[in-house]
Amino acid sequence: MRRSEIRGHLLDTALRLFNLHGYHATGIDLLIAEAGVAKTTLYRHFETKEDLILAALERRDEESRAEMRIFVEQRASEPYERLLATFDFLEASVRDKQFRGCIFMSAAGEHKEAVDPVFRAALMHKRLVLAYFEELAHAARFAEPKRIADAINLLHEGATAIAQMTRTGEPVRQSKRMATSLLAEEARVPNEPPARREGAEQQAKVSDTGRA
Amino acid sequence: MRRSEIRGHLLDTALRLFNLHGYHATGIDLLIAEAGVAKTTLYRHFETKEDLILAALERRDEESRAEMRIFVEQRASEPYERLLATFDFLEASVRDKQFRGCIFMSAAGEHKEAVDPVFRAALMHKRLVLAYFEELAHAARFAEPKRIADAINLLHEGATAIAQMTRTGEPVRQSKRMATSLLAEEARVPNEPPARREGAEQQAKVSDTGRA
DNA sequence: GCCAAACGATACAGATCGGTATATTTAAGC
DNA sequence: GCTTAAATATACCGATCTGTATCGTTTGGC
Repeated sequence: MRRSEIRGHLLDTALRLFNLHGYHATGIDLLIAEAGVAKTTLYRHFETKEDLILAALERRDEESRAEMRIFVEQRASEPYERLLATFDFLEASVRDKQFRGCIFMSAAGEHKEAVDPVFRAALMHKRLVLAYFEELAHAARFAEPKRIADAINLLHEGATAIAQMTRTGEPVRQSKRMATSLLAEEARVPNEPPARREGAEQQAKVSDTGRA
Repeated sequence: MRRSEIRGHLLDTALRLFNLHGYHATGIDLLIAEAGVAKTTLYRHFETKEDLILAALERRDEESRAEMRIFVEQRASEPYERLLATFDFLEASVRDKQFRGCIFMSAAGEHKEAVDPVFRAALMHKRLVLAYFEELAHAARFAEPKRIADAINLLHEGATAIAQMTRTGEPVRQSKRMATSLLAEEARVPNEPPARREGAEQQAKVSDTGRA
């Protein structure tokens, strides 16, 4: 293995073991054995186990959100449909044989102090996912994109939690049905995207002056 | 402390520490120090740490479901309203300063193997809670009580998961609003509660053979 | 091709883990 | 009140934990 790949390989191995056994139950000795790397090497890349956990969460955060974006954008073109497509992405994740629950929820569950860096990293991931939902809800012209995003987020988290227990994709399909009927009744802004308040005003002015 | 109280005191202390730090992070030495009990005494009551965890989960399972029943039944008399009152109970639980997430989800998150006795104990609790929702949905004469119970359950789990991160009661209030509008649109059996299927089939057979 | 940095292997440190052994004291039930 | 079971206190066990130290080997960059 080339030296430049070692860090990434360590993070991948760590993520796999954290998902399999959790954080406290994953020991350094097991990790280096699975990664096929000397202990000295591990500690050259990461000062402490906590640093390793934080780096692994950061990597997975970026990976998973990028994967969701790509999946959703290729599956649907309309923002409204994309909001629903996030559930298809979640179902695919949950139906993976290796699924044992959301690793960020597990991280927060094993590091419960709100000031714990691991907890904060998990919280940050959840905020970024919520921000993506809000971005989609905004683009779909929902009158209250924040509230819509919160609802989608709650359905995601509920489905993930239940799927962690049942180990099936059914809770996710159920949550998508709930989201479908929920979104169908929500008010949407009729025409132009409400955009940023300043932008909307400006755009309105431009079209008004240009055509009238 | 009277000897007959020691076992219960150990379980209460264990549950407090499991909620504070999690399962792996709660050591036996800390537990006996907090409980003010000798290690020999602990191991006279519980053969292993896993036995202690299982007994603690069983105790909390019975306690929490009994508390929910009492809360819900005194808060509302109609089954329909009781379904919504479960969210008020959840909000009270979540707003507790000591709330750090559902201890059953944490137990499952730290014992991910589906055959692990701890995982199975957590799963059993979730099934019993779901059964209570179904009982209420049935009594409220919903046409599809199982589906209603699943939906309520999903909203509960979603709210609990998000509240674990935000440490506020807001996700629970949001989930109750979602439940309210969801239930309002669900079909309910008008008059008598739908009789058991066997009874209906038997009745049908009798009339068929009698007339054909 | 040289040199420095990184790697691997191993041994070890000190703490903590779950659990046991022993010996003494306490208290509950007959 | 006596007996017996259960409590306490303490020392200990082997395993495992995170992290370090040592030292020989490999490799990437100039």
